Amino acid sequence: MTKQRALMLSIFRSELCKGKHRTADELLVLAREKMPGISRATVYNNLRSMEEEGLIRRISSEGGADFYDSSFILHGHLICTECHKISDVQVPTLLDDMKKISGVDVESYELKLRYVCDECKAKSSSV
Amino acid sequence: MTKQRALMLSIFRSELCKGKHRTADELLVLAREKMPGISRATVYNNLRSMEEEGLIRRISSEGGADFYDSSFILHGHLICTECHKISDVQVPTLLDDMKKISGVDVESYELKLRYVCDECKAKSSSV
DNA sequence: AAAAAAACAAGACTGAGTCTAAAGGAGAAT
DNA sequence: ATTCTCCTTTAGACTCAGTCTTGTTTTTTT
Repeated sequence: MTKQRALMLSIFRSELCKGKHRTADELLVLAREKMPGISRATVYNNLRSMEEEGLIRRISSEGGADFYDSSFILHGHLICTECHKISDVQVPTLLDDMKKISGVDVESYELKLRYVCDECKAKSSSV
Repeated sequence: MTKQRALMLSIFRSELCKGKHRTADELLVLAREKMPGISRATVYNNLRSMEEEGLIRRISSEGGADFYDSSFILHGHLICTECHKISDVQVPTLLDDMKKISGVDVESYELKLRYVCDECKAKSSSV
């Protein structure tokens, strides 16, 4: 347990990440506010090991930077195809459904749902 | 409709892509076997426009190249966490479920399910 | 056939993420 | 407390997928 790693953990536990989805570079910026010299590689290394330990989740993004999620509850992501805003959605029965359908034990999942959010729907209809 | 684009379409319709998941670079190699001079940019451009037209699907991968899928039926992907083999799985009720749970009209989804396939399970238990 | 628009080729460029080599701690053993 | 060993951090080079740019070719329109 190094100072750098403790810092990363505290950032994830703080309000800075509560319910938010952060990219690695955003996390690098947040970390450097507290510890200016921290290296990019260190942030990436810790993110990877924290992900492997199951402390955080990584969600791969389409054509952009991956983002990290501190929530411990498995959930899906609603992504607006217009403004790329992300919100969470729970699908409690998904793992059970998958077991029924495919017969395999699914460990975890990543579910991205594409839709148009209310704000963007309003905007496009008013044009 | 250019020769290059026709080639791309024919590759997707052929056995080379039937039920397979190809990366852009694999598709570039396949295209160059038929048309040696075809440019990387052209392949990428055509993949993008074909995706926008809904002819193919792009699936973002974790830490590797995205892959493309020629299936027209919306489906999820079972990904073995050991050997990274991919297979398809249909979840016919997912869109309806999402509508019920979240109240929004989901246009499409990307579902990645992590599990350990039978082969890998056998291997790891025999070690 | 000429002009305009679209697509292509080649390769430079970008940016997220990884790797490497050297230096710096952290914990263990003495 | 001192030394040893090993793991972590640093800084920056590097990789690789994907995009952009410039000039050229092809297609489409008139």
